[in-house]
Amino acid sequence: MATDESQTDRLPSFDSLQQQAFLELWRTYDCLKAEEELVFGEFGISSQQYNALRLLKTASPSSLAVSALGQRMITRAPDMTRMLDRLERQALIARVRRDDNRRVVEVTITQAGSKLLQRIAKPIRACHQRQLGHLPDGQLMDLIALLRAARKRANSDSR
Amino acid sequence: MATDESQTDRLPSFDSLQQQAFLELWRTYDCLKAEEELVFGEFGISSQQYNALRLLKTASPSSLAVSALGQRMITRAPDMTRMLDRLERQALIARVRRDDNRRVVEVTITQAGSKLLQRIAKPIRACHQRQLGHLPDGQLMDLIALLRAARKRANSDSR
DNA sequence: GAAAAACACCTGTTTAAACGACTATTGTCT
DNA sequence: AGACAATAGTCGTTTAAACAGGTGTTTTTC
Repeated sequence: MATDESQTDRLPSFDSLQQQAFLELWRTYDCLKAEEELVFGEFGISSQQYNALRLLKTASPSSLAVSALGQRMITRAPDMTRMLDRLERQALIARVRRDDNRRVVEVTITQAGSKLLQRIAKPIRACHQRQLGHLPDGQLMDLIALLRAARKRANSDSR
Repeated sequence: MATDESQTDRLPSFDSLQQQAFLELWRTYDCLKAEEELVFGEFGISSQQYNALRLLKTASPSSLAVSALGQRMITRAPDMTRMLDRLERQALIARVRRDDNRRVVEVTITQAGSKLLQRIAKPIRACHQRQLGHLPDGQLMDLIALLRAARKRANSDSR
């Protein structure tokens, strides 16, 4: 209510500051993601899969139930099964049905998976360095803080 | 080289500030995008298609060649043809092959397309207001500025 | 002015995402 | 104990994304 959208002076496409912020967010994310996926592509996985492997790595040597893994994912995946299928086919993860509750399937990262993460680590950090290295640390921290603040009550669940 | 990754003390997942910033960017974008797509879904289009319609609307009453439209898109679409097929099937756009150069196809937004944009405008602005309305204008402008700066030399083409 | 290159878009095919329905297992209620 | 509901994953099908190759048109080159 505070903003008045009736005045569209020189900004041709956006009407509200919020909308403009979202568009910039989209553009920036897309820009960075594109180059990141190029790196992941060389290693035969997607950013989504990398995210899952990373979560499994931090849980390691413990395992994670499929549902627990799904909840921790950044982008909610409505089809964990087939995503894990692909990782399993590459022998990057292993699935074991739990005995005391035969409904849940525990997922662990394999040695091959850990090795892949290690090999990816340097190129992906280099990628982020290329992309964001020109920003001073202070601005990066500001950006991080603002992004967190933006998400604060964007949704009831802060995922 | 400045950061030493052998010490994994308390930060379980990120190693560099740049990587952390990217993860926050991803999380925030995903969070906001999810709710936005819910709104678009009610109107039978995707955010990508909305973006195309918006670009055609600003070009209107002129038309835009398929390639020109593709270059202006936020997320590069490697398959403009079928995306436009879907919009054409809903009669939201019209395609006309140009006579003086029969290779290019000009795309225009139809009256139905404009009407759809009008109907969407309010709900989508309300959505962004819900999501980012809690941030004061100053912080929003800071965020926008930082996102632009982040993209500045992320890629040679600032798309 | 014909052959070759460049251009703008389209199409075929493989792969993954999305939505829902389905199966198996466990918990709950009477 | 048996019926019912809830939970955890899986599977089927539709739809869209991705990559490569193909078609028609224009420009360039000799």
